[in-house]
Amino acid sequence: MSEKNNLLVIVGPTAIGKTAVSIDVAKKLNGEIISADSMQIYKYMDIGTAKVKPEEMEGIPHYLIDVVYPDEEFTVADFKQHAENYIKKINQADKIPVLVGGSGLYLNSIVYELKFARIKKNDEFRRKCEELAAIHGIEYLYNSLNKVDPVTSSKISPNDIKRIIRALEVYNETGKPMSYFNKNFRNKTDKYNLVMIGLNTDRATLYSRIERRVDMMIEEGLIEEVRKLLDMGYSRDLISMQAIGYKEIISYLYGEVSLEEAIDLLKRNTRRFAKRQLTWFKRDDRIKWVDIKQFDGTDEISDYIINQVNNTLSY
RNA sequence: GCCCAGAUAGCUCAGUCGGUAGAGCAGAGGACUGAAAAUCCUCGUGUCGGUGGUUCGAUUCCGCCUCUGGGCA
Repeated sequence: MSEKNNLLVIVGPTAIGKTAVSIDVAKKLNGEIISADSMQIYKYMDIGTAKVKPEEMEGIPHYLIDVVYPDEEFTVADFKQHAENYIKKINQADKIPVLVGGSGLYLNSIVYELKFARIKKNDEFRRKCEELAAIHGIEYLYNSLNKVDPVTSSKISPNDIKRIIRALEVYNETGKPMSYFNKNFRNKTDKYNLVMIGLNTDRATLYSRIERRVDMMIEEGLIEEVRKLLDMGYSRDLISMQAIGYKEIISYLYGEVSLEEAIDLLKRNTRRFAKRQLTWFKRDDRIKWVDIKQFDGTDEISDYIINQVNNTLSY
């Protein structure tokens, strides 16, 4: 047995069919699934995040789904820590961890040498920054950042308020520029015996899959799910409630848009999201791409993946 | 059948006093280190319905044709 841990990663845009394939692969490989999805982390958000249903799991353990309540905090750094733990444990049990998901930064935190600076977010500081931006404009914040960390400020847009605030926050907490901490973003990790698979297809097919899935979510009761979350007291300004599928339906429930408009927006936002997801994955040349249209169903796709695994991993 | 209006980007439309065109939306590409399904950057797609005429030159003016609305019968 190799001293490196094995890791199979399956990525792809939303609605491409990652869930079914990953379960099939895990079954055939004696694997266990780790979800890399920033929204399936939340409990109660099932339909809108297209979470696996228990009966679909076929007995395969799934990790990092339903870990926090919608008003709790969960960040990439938490994800990285938990996921690495599971990868180790699953390997120790002589099984194959299958990391599946569509959150680019989450995935990259595992397959690149991404080291988080251990500077937690500071809500009060962020609120103060937002106030300053409201009074003096974003450029005021940007100029402040430019003074203390020109390396970082040169890399981000003067309009990118979230990144500007985060960089200021890091400086505020440590007295050091963010650029001092973040150096390995594009260094590929060599920690694992790694196989990376990307599921994709042509844009038109992907988009019609997305639209079909959104219609299904509505049929399955997405509106009720969102209404229940609001009733439970989870308000629209929570990070979790800004998820696609939730923010649009909330807007409908508040009477700001018609149901038809909400659904159209939901579809459009999902299409755009899928495109952004692909931007993350496209630049990673380790990914072996699978056009789902060239295969005859889940079974054949997972056989192909298993072939790739057998050629690379030792277990 | 007659009258009127329209036909320009995938959609809704603007415009060219005659020198082959531009907005919004949809879309495409990209960035990304503790909010990441968030946040941000960049980009304009065209036989200007067809055909004939006037003209150095027509998407623009004129005729005819086709189609789509609306009205009258």
